Amino acid sequence: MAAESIEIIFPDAGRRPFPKGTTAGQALADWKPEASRELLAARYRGELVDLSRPLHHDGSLSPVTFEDRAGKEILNHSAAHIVAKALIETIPEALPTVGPAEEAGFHYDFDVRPLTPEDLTRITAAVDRIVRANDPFHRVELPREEALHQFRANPHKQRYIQDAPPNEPVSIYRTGLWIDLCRGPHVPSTGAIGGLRLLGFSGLSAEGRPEGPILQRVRGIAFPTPEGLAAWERQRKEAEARDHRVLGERLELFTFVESAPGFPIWLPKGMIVVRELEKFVREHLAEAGYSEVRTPLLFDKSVFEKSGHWEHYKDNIFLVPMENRVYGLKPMNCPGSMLIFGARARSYRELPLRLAEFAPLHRLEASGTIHGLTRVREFVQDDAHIFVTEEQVAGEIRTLLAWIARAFSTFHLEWSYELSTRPANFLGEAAVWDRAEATLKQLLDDSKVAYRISPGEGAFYGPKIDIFIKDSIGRAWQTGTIQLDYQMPLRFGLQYQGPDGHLHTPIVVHRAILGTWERFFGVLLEHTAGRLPVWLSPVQVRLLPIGDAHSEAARTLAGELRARGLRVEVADPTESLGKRVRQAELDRVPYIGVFGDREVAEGTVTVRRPPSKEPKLFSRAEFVDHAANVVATRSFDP
RNA sequence: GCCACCGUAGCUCAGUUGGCAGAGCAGCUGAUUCGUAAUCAGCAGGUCGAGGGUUCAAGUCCCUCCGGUGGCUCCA
Repeated sequence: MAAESIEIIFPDAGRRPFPKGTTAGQALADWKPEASRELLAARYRGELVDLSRPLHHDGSLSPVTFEDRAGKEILNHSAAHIVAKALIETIPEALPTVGPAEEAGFHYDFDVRPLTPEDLTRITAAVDRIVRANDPFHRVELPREEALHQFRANPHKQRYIQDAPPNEPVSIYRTGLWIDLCRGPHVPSTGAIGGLRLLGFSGLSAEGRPEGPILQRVRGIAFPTPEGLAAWERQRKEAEARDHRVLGERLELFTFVESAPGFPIWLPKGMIVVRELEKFVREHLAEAGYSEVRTPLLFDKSVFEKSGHWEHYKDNIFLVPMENRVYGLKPMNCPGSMLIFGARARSYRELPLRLAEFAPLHRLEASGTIHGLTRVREFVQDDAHIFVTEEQVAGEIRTLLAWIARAFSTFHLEWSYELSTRPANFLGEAAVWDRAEATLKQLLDDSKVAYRISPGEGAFYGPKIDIFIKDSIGRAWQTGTIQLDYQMPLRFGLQYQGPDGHLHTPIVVHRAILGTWERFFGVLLEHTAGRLPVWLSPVQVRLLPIGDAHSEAARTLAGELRARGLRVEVADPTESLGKRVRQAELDRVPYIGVFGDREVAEGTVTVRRPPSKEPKLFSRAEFVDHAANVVATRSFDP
């Protein structure tokens, strides 16, 4: 009897004996019967398993629910399989390939003719049927040969089987009559999906092989309950209302025209924001010992041949043939800074030499990739190149990380880092790379901010730290970057004379912090739903006199506010007060001041500060001081 | 660039099986002088993305191109 019993340890450290062969689901239900409805899978001895997995050994067992990251992935992965079953029912000749969970949701790729919206409607109906049928996911393990035979009609699946580790059996899952190759685990049955929404389909580029098969990807997202799906859909709708492309047009910040695709047009109000961002960054540059430079937009292509851009980036450079030469519109500022450094003899006493440049950059981005302000063909970076000795690298990076923390905190944005290390095609010495990577890693550890390591993703000339911020719905966008470069100074033959009297080659730190005004502002606009901090708002105060009798007093107050540097408008009473308040709200004016008999008599102003609907009464002097102070300190909320 | 879809007034959208291009908001004019998210009336506004084709007749059907959207690839 004792030989046929195993001991299971639960997360609360409780130990219970079970007969050998008890399933994970049974054991967990015995442990906490009230929570068994939420169970999707289990973690057994550290491994994710199906609830139907029989347990044969002593060990730890914990529940996996939708609250866990793993549980979300399992549910979405199972949903992907259901979509595959539904698609095969709709289009029997389709060949399924892979269907993983994504960060939010899932996709499944098919080798199939191009899909149509009607297909999607039919697949959705089939998904509903499959979920209602509540078919269990049965796991079966097969020898490789048998699996290869089972999937003989699908060359993609055959390839996955051949690529799998040769010593392990291959697992397949049966759902009704449908069988799919899968490592698992899965939810117990199709009915565990409470809500599933298909998010569309798209063709995938055949990598490197234009004539190769193009797969069709179906994307979706799944939840254990219909309420979960409904909540997600509400959030998504709200996110769509925050789309910076829509807000930007409505608030008259920027626009686009058909004749200049991917080239933003900054309207007067948007330009105010850009100027404020520049002012913010330039204040820091002055404190931190930078010099600002400006180098040509056009360079003869020989400059890009020297910098390496011609070899690595030619397809993205706009070319301008002139006389008998070919010029390129610069895609980055670095070549110009290299030329400045190399223009005369340099001493170690000049280092670190910090050259900032906010020049318009042009990159010929593929037409299918441009997107609002977040992916454009012309933009301006808060860019700088710092020429340093190897000993100075750590100090410069530390200063940059501190500035990043201050800058992003000012905008109430949370940021994260990604450290990209030596790629396969790296240039230079491995030992130098190792030292540089170790330095960057140590500095990131010290910064106490989350970071990921992206092995092999560094530039060919050096490792880099990229900065990411997330918009309100959790999409990550790369903004800034800090790149160590050992190669470009060599290519330009840059040297400085050291204290030893010898010539040395400097290292260059390429760095942008907010990244580009365009992308940064696009994300900020979505993050704030258009409610920019006061110091960035194109119109900071709008005064609404109740009647013509109050207009003059309002204009006097506007003058007092302008004298303190504030951007103020007076909306005279040609429309009702309610309408003017509404308009000011829609225009995202942070301070809406109402002016009537009472305010004129008492020397006050009633201020509405959205999103609060509670008006606040200020004395006029108080309000002027308050608003001027909020702007001067770049406060976010008040 | 690749796959699919979309393109009607400044914006959001209607427009039946091919048969006289519409509404709301915004704009302009006039009236209204108002206490916190839409006062009333009138007027004006269009080469239906562009070009070609089918047809007695095309916003509607077909082709090509341009632009946009969602993905893919790439990227700040």
